[in-house]
Amino acid sequence: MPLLKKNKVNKLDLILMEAAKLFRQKGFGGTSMRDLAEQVGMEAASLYYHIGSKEEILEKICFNVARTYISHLEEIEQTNESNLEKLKELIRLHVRMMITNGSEVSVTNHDWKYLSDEKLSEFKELRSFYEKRVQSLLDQGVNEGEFAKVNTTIALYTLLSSLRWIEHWWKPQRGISAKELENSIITIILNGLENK
Amino acid sequence: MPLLKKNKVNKLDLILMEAAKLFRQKGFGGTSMRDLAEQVGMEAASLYYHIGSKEEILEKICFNVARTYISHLEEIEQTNESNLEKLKELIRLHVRMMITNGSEVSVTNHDWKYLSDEKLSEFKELRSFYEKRVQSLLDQGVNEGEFAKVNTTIALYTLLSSLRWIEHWWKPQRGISAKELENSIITIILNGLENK
DNA sequence: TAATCTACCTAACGTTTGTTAGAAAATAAA
DNA sequence: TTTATTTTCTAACAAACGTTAGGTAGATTA
Repeated sequence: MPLLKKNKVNKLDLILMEAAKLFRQKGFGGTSMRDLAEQVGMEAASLYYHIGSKEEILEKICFNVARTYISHLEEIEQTNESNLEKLKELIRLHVRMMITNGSEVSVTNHDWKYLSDEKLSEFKELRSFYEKRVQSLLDQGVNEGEFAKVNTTIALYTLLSSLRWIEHWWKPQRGISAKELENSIITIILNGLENK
Repeated sequence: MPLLKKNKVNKLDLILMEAAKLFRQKGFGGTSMRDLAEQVGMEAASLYYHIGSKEEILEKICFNVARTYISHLEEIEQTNESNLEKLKELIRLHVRMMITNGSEVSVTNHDWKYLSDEKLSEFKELRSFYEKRVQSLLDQGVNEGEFAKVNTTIALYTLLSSLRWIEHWWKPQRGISAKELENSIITIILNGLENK
């Protein structure tokens, strides 16, 4: 009985994984259920034994990613570190998410707009919740003199956006480790590009 | 005779403009030719008097944007300014492009993957050409001591990516001018977030 | 062994898709 | 006003789409 359930979950996970890879490559609109079925190794109709609809796949991917980011952010918030240290940890979180769940994160970043109206607004709420929390981290840091006096809205988006490119570029083969990458990015974001 | 040609060009431009808006909102795959036709004010079939295919629309948008970026980059390269000043000008270019051609830039950033194989590799070449030039600007700046000693590949993508969020956020109503935005971003990227 | 359940299959459905053919309307040229 | 040209229309195409219905092989349970 428990084994069966596990089997079922595994197939579903496989479908979600392959879907994320395909959506990333060809986009949600550019990927058909028949494409996905071929990748998973079954017929398109058989997918519907595991999932309810194509959009449900996108939903699961996007909300999984969103929830993961939020729960990790909350962990960071609850430590007793300085705001500077919290920011560094946040950057590490984003780098690691990109490296370990690149496809899912990429799909979430690009294809969330294909969610149905209801799920779309729910997703936007989650994202805006996350952004507000990060911004208040920046606000606190500025108020306590740890961060430079910048417009924290602009800083927020510059920060979050600067962490997105990794998916387009990072490959395990490039000889640069996750640690190296994290540290380089932290240095660039905290110290800036100018030499002084 | 010249008036006719102008009329034709204008309709085509209108189609490209409305297409960019729709693709940005709903994605290339999520926008049908009938959607576009409605927005332009004609029947779907009538679009084909002006354009050859749906993909040709995407093509025109993406390559227009790519060419514009490249030609402006070349202008910047040919000035006698310092590397630091060139970098600032590049940031201003990106901010302005986002503000004045937000839809087109957004579509180019997100939907280039829907280009046909042939055009896709052509587009990737243009993009990689652009990136190489920007990286060599960073390399020169590092070598001449203007920029901090950073990994210029990482810096390149962090930079370019940090300039992308504007499309998601900036609206003329927000009370923040393009100039203000440019200056804030320049400060953040050059000086970093940390206070020292 | 018989009954049940799981995980897939084939076949097909109604839509929507991008696109074409050819006629009709609007505009410009003679 | 007639003729030619430009632009848009209606109607329809084949293909691809997401999805459903119903059947079947194999494993599990009774």
